[in-house]
Amino acid sequence: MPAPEPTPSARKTELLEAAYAYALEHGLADLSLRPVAAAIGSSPRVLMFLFGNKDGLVKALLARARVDELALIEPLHSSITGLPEAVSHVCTWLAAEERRPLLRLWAEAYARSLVEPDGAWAGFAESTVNDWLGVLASCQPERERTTAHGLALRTLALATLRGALLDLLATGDAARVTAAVELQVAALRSQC
Amino acid sequence: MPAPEPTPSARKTELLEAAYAYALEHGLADLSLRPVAAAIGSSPRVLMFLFGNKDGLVKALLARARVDELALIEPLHSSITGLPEAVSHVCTWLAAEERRPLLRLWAEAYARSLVEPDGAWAGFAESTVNDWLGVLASCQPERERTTAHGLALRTLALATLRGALLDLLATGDAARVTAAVELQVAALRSQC
DNA sequence: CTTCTACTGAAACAGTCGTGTCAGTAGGAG
DNA sequence: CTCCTACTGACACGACTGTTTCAGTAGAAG
Repeated sequence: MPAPEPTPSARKTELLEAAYAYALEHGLADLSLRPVAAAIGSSPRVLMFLFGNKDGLVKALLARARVDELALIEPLHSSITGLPEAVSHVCTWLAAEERRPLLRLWAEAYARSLVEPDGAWAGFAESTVNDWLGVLASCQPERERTTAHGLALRTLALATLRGALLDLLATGDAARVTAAVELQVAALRSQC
Repeated sequence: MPAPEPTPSARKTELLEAAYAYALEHGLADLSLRPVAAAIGSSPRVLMFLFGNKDGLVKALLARARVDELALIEPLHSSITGLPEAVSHVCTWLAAEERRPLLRLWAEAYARSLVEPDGAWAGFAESTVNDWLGVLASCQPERERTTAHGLALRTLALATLRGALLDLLATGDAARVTAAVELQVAALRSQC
């Protein structure tokens, strides 16, 4: 039974939500219990009680961010057909200003999990790559899904989106980045 | 006179080099003076003396990494002509195992500078985007360099490389990632 | 009422952090 | 020799870290 919390308790989810909002604007890198507890009207003691230790809290926050991410890309799974359309759709989704904090958090967790493969961040980067490759695969026509060419295509699509995201987070130049991705969409349409 | 170190002093560069090697395998995120000093056979006192404070050391390490990066992409500036060739060349450069620590450090600094725009990391992400866009521009034919289409093209090329890098660092699957980038190279060749 | 569970406050633990203080030592220049 | 510059060791300061201990309190269940 690897399920420590079958029903996460109302108070726990409430505090997690508040801590998540805090993490979205302050980042996860130098998160420490006392400041976050003070900000959300709690105490380090309570966070320890509910999440076990700091790693537990960070893991919970990472999982919470993942829920946001997966919920927001789920429409792709059902409504979009074709890699080009998926890329275009995700790009406009990435470019929205209000998504910036979530995406910054994502980038932080990704980089951190590369440097420190153990601990709370373990496997974040690899699992998010697989998540997205899976989603993109489900947008491809069936004959493309299993071929090596199809795998390369969705790897390319993902790389473009990820790189565009990094550029966007650094420069905020949505126009230039969107133009670049649309170029990619056109290329994908004509080549595949 | 904004030049604090016209001649960085032999001892300083020696310790910086050792600290750089340490940072390459331990990361910058939770770097602290005492461990790094112990590892390189020095003391926190000396690091403070030579670099002013911890931020000074981190800045020096970031600058040192930038030197590595710029030195290794300089061949592009002179010998490569055409965006597709540049992308292909950089991709094989990224895929080399021995570059992994440097690239991990790069990703870490990039993400950190997004979350914490002040301090030692300030401007790292934006300046590295501009560095690379500049290099890629110098690989484009002259008529492409100034057009909006040309800007979008090199933005796309950079995004693909950056995304491929993230994928590579997370999964280590050089074959899949290289195949994807070569697809992009082909697309760039035929479209532009 | 009692009893149990869920949660909480106050304080302290040992440890690490960046930094400062005070005192040196080694080596070249005069 | 003296003097100066570059560098270094030992140690302590205050702040902050995750974590623990002890002692509760509120509310539902019996």
